[in-house]
Amino acid sequence: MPELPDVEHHRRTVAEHATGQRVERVAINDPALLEGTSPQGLGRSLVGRTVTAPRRHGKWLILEFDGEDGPHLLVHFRMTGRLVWHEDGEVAGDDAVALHLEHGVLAYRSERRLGAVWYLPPGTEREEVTGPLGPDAVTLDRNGLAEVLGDRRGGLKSALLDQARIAGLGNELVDEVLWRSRLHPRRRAASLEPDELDALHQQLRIVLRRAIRAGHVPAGPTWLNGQRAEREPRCPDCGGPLVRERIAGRTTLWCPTEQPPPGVGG
DNA sequence: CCTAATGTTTGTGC
DNA sequence: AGCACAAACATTAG
Repeated sequence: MPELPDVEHHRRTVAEHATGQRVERVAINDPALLEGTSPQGLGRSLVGRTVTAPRRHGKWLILEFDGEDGPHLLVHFRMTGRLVWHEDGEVAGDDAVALHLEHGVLAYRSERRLGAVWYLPPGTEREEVTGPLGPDAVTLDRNGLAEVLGDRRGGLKSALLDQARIAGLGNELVDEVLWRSRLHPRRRAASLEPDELDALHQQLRIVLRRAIRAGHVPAGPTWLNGQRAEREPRCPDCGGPLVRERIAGRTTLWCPTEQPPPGVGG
């Protein structure tokens, strides 16, 4: 579930509750979810430091600490990760990594244990952990989008999911944006006409803005995403049945009426 | 029992 | 090299 809007929600949680507070101690319940250092090493690096303004790039949350060359924590949520703020200072058993601060506890959980918290030593490049990341989807302008898709030979959906090209879009966001842009996910990425690029960029902005406001990709009656869990999903727009098939390795929903499949050549 | 699930990595093959 | 696909990762829900 966590895509860009969910990570942005977690970033705001940190900004509202944790920024400006000193780390008093760290508690590691699940060492497997702490990468790049040991529990003891994390304590040595962070205790006494103050949490500064959190940043986000794509689906990565970047926690920073004060000091000349303060260390960073890089947080990825994968399928089921999330951050929890404990005002009362109590941690739960499923809090894998917890930072005890002056007025509460910031805890990372990952139910299916796919995500993790990476310790990034001072002076280390972020890309060594995150791999190459394209521009954040929020900051991508229309020409940037054209650039990212233009030299791609493959399908539109797989291009939009490629974090090295555009950082932050996941399965739900991409299906939603393609549906609203009336573009079929199997279109060749480089085959879009200027007006199609305009529509894609405009819908991307609208969907991102609304999803960030909600803290997740909405699943209301006017959202394609609301049909994802339905046994017989229907197009919220035309009422016809949606197609559910595997595209770019992911379960994909699309409307056969509003998103015509590409013809020969893309 | 089996299958599928949000994301990413890795291996394989065209 | 670029891209697609499958499997793997760990766990739960159906």
